[in-house]
Parts: sequence; C-alpha cells; structure tokens
Amino acid sequence: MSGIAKRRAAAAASAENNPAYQERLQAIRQAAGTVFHRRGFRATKLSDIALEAGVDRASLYYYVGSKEQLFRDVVSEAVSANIAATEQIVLSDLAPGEKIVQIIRELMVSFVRYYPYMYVFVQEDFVKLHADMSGDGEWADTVREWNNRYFRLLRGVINDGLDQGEMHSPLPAGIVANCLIGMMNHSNLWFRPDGLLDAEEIARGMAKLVLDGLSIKSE
Amino acid sequence: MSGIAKRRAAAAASAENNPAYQERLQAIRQAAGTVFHRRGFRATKLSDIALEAGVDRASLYYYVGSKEQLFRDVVSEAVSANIAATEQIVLSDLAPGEKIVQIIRELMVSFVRYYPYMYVFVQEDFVKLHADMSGDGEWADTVREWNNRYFRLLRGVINDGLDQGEMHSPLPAGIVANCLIGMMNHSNLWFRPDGLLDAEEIARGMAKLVLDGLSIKSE
DNA sequence: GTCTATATTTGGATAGAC
DNA sequence: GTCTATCCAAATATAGAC
Repeated sequence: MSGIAKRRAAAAASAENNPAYQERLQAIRQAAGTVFHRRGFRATKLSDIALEAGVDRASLYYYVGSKEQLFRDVVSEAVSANIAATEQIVLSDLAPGEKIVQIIRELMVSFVRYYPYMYVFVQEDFVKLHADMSGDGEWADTVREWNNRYFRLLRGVINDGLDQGEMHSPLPAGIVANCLIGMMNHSNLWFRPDGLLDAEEIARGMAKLVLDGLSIKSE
Repeated sequence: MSGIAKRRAAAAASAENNPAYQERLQAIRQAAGTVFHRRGFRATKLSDIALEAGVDRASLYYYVGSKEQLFRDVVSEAVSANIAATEQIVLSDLAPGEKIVQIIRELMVSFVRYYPYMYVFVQEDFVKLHADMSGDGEWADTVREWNNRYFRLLRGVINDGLDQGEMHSPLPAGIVANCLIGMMNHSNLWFRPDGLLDAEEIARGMAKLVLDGLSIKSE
C-alpha cells in the first residue's frame, strides 16, 4: 500500500469524529457528480473534479482512492434505493397500469432527490464502459445485476398487464420495457430540477403517454 | 503536411481508378462502424479498428487522417439521409399522427439500412463529447444543426397534432419529442437487424405505443 | 492535509525503411 | 502500400516535502 493510500485509509477509519473531513468528502462527491453528469465518466478528468471542488488535484487522493471508486460512491446509494422502491411497487397489489404510473414517478422523483447521481449512473452504458471499469469484477457484476433487476421488474409488470388483458401491444413486454427505460433515462439530457415542470408532473405526463397515447380517441 | 499525410492525400486524389483502394477503405469503415458501435467513440482505440479490419494500426493512416475523421465519414451519409427523409414526411399532407408513424418507421428502417452507422451517431452525446471533438468547430456546428433540425421536426409535428385537436398530452410538445427520441435511440442497446422482429414491425409497435398507449380502452 | 514534482500508462499520430 | 520503431500529449496515481 502506497503512502498516500495509508493516510487515506487512516483518515477514513477515524472519519466519524471528524466533521471537517466529512464536509470535504461531501464537497468532493458533489463536485464529482456535477462533472460526471456534464462530461460522462470516461471524459471526466480528475482535474475537472478538483477544479469544481476547489481543491488541488493531488489532494483528491487523500479522500478518494480512484476515479472509479469515486463514481461508485456517488451512485450506489441512489441506484440501490430506487431499485428497492421499485421492488416494493411491483410487490404491491396495484393493477399493472397503476404500477407503471408509480414506477415512472419513483424514477423521475429519484432523479431529483439524488440529483445528479442517478443521472450519472443511467447515462452510462456499462457494456461499453466494461474496459474502463475492469479493475473490479465484483463491481461489474453489481451493475449488471442492477440493470437486470430493473429491466425484469418493468418487463414483469408489463407482462402481467398483457396477460391479464388490461394492456395490449404488438411488441413483446421486453421491448416495451426497453422503450420506457430509453424514454426515462434520456431525460438526463433535458430535465433539470429547476425547470418549468417538476418531476411529478413530468412523470404523470410520461405515464399518460405510455398508457393512453397521444391520439384522442373518437368515442 | 507530414509524409504519410501527403501519400494519403495522393491516394485519395486518384482513388476513383483504384478498386483495391476503395475496397480497403470500405473494409476499414465497416470495421470502424462495428467497433464504434460496440465501444462508443471515446473508448474506441484505433488498434481495435485495425484488428477488426485485419490491417496494421499504422496502415490505417494511409486511408484515414484521424479517428475523428473516420467517425465523420461513417455517420455523415446515413444521418443526413435520414433527416432529409424526415423532412419530406413533415412536408407531406399526412395527418400529424400518420407523420409520427412514418417518422418512427423511417428512423428504425434507417438503423438497419445503414447499420450500424446511424447507431454510431445516435448513441453519442455530443454535448459531452465536445472536448474530444474540438478539432473542428465546423463539425460541431454540423452535429448541433442535425440534432436541432431533427428535434424541431418532431416537435413541430407533435405541436400540430396538439393544436389541431388530433392529439392531447399534459406535456409540452418538446418534452414529448424528447421522449420519442430517447425511446428510439435507446434501441441501439437492444435492437439487432437479425432479431426476431424486423424494423418495420418494431416501428409499428412503437408508433402504436405512442399514439394509442398500452391500456385497453373500455368502450 | 496540501501541494510540487514526477513516475507510469495509454493511445493518437508520424518517420522512414522496405 | 505496409510495417517497425518511435514521438508526443494526455491523464491517472504516487512520492515526498512542507
């Protein structure tokens, strides 16, 4: 273990009693989130994060072991919380259509609650990033598992809706699920928490789009 | 101009009479398309493209000036053709809903016709890539203009549908347009030309999803 | 804890022989 | 036209002084 790594570990071990340390670490994570969201993981330079956080580039390493570790730190809590919440929705006794409404709402609200950490995650394509994040196979498994779980939750709800006759589509449930995921994740490019519409309104609109469509039905 | 650059220019100038040259160049572009699609622009190494094309890394430079130029070469024709086709659809006298059907169809079919070059383009976020492709301001303008034109075309059609009373949504037309773009572009992760459903079928299903929704209406 | 200086790796691009 | 041997510019991470 290198010198800076030892001091980093020591600082982290006794971090609980050290509010200054916690504050600095939080500032670094927030700066990292901002830059990751703006540039994407691969294009983000640690010098950008250092600039954003107002510390020297080398000083980052007193708090963070690597760029990849910093990425994991800022996304893990947000993503796992959103998946857990989505699992609760799926386990509820709501009708499939109402579950879709709630799942979309949960995600859009999470984008704001954890802004911009959720976007930092969903904007990345981890299949393409595999080479960059090959340092830890366990992390790659975690990400794959997150994506698979979320996809299967959504596909399952749509499948139930189709089976129960509440929904209809010429597309298989998996493709519909991917369409919804693409629609929601793409909001990382245009949705901002301080925009005209808030997350709840946009989520309602998206759910209506998916469930009822744009066309006005002639009755 | 460097030595290899001179020979590259000379070869390109007399390329018309040289089928061997054309063939090699096409092979390189196809290899580039495959790797760009698999890894994304930034993560793609010229050594990957060389390996895929079966030539030495240095030999690429007899045919191509830079990684960025290679990227432009493989996407330009496909993207500009799709935008031109979309403009024709928008200029037609179809109803807004039918225009949406045709626009979605045109894009999904283009994904196949130019596979994988259209995906190579739409999977990139050029705002984030700006630093990497800063070599040429003109290219940045071209890309911005492409994205703006496509967005405005789609938003315009949706706006017409809302204004004419054929469509309804609580969301503004621009957000709906972004939802469709996200849905369609995300297919770069799951759609393959040799899959179970072809582009026409998927486009019809997507259009139905957007226009009629998933829910079965009680009549 | 922070910063200067630097080791190291990676990857785009070129020189020049053949 | 192609390949070997480089050059060079990032950018991550560390050493070690303070």
